[in-house]
Amino acid sequence: MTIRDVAKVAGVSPITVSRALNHPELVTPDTLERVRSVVSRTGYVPNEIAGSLRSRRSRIVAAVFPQITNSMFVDTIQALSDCLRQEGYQVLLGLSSYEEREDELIAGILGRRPEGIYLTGIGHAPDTRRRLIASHIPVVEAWDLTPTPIDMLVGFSHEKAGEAMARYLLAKGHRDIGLVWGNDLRAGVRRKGLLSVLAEHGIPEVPTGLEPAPGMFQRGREGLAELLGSGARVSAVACSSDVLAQGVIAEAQDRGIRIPGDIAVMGFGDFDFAAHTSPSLTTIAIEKAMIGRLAAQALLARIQGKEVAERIVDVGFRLVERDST
Amino acid sequence: MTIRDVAKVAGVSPITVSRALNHPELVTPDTLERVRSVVSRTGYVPNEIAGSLRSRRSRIVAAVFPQITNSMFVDTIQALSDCLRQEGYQVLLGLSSYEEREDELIAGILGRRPEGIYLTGIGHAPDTRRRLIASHIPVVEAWDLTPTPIDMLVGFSHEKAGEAMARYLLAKGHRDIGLVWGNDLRAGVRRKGLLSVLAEHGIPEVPTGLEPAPGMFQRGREGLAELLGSGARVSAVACSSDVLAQGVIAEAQDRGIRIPGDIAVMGFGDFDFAAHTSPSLTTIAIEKAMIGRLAAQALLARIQGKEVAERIVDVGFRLVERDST
DNA sequence: CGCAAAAATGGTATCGGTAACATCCTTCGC
DNA sequence: GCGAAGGATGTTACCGATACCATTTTTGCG
Repeated sequence: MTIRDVAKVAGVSPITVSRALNHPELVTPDTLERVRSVVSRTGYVPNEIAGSLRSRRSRIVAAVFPQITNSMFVDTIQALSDCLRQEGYQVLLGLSSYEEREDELIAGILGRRPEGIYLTGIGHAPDTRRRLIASHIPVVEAWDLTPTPIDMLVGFSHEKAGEAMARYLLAKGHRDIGLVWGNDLRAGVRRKGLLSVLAEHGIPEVPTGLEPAPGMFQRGREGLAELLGSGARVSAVACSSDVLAQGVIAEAQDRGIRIPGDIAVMGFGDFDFAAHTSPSLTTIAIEKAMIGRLAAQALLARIQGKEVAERIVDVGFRLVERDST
Repeated sequence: MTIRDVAKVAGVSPITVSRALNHPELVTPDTLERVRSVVSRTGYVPNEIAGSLRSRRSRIVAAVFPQITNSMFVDTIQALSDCLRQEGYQVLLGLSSYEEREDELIAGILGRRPEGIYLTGIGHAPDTRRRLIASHIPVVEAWDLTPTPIDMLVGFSHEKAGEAMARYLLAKGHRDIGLVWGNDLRAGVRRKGLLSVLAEHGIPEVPTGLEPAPGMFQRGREGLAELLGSGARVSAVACSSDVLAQGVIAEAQDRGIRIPGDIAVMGFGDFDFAAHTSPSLTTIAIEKAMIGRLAAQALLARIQGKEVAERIVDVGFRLVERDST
């Protein structure tokens, strides 16, 4: 079943069928009706591959994430996908697995000629960067901040987020601060910010339970156990994610440690449970869905040839104080 | 930059370039080297759209999920994507949003001529079903069971899972059983199984807190509040997901209700936290990643023309008894 | 060394749409 | 009633790869 078959049955030329389907306003109501009836009767499905080749418009946007299990990105994916679909774009999903396979992955993606590319983070191989720039495809990097993005960017400063966590805990009077921290890229930057503020305040040594990325509940338990086992004095524990924090709290409660009485706990991400646990969780809230929405809008704008005024959008973050600190 | 440009520079014909890239074993090491050097120097990226059109092989597999926020499907997506990528396939992600937009979504997807389609669940519009069958594209439905799948199927019986939950709680001596339940399709089937067993045992009335899909932490709290507020006597609460169960437990603990002493709580899904909360959560474990892996393998096998012996794979489920019951 | 078989390479057509331009048919104003 | 303008439809070529078959080159062996 090709457009030619449909055309023959409907008694028009192939291009008229094409128009009836893609630009119905250019076609007489009469022929439109005729074409549509043939299409629905025959179950004809236009081959978008052929269309894409000729029109040089793939109607595909690629989205690359390190991984999606136990991660903060699902809300972003959902929002991104919803926005793009509304405009007739489909999402090609790439999961780069936190390993260094992003390279190959993006190489493969570029062959598909997507009209836009969403990337998680700003840490890409120089080669990848070059390739992306050379491709002239609109790119949005997200979930991080840099003055020199590949193209566009929607994110926030992890360094500042880490600093905010430190300042908050200091303001609460804590000086014996321990970390339970995942080891992914962006968490590392938050940690750096956090440590730098602590250092400024004369706290150079910070006991840390480092966990493989990304934060899982059980890792939080192990992290706290590790901290306590090390003999370090700890009056507050900062975590690189709410999930870790939840694990820390569970472990503390099992050990009869009161929160926030004995130890204050702070998370990151403002997952949907954070407001509702006991105690509710002090955390850093990120507009996860907003990032996806803004990224989609930025890509769509550029695809439609509009110049995007703000190539860098800082969505910021919000420290949400709750009962765990 | 097209294959012709590369060919010209390398001093060979376009087809030789094509072979060098896709079937290097058919080409002299010498020419292979020459072509590769030109490719890497020029940054040529083959246009897969053109290749797909001619070869009728899109190297794309589409995957449709109702949604991914707060859902059990992320592990499945991850496994599916990883397996497919290993074989050179890319994943076109479709999120149908639990609303009835699956139809359009799949229509759009078919135009891309994917070589395989993964669908979540077995409830599809008759029209969609027809279209999929007519397309002759391998299809795997997953996360559910039916004797009459569109094509292939990897899942388990939600009805039996519900029954198992009921039997387990009955065996534990509970007769005052309340539900906190999400209202998505598959949860509904589990509920049906559960209620039927209870009815068999002379328990026709089961107080239920129904929550909008899918289970979220806060909904669990509200669900328990609702149950208790209704005045019904409840010695056990069954939940349609571990996340809801976690909310139920949190609410109970806040109210000074001991678990499992006063009320037993049971979840579904065996999320990664289920084993590590306090008390740890009795639940139904599903091999989420395995579903993705098997689905990918089934699709790949069919794509490679192998006949799949077992078109229906029941991955079953496992009732995991822990401390919450 | 000569010939058959196999390996390597090339020429041409084609996948199924749409861009670009051409043509035909209305409509409308004077 | 006629010409201009605009709307509807058609013709042709082309997007950039690869399938298919033909041709050339190399290899192996008596």
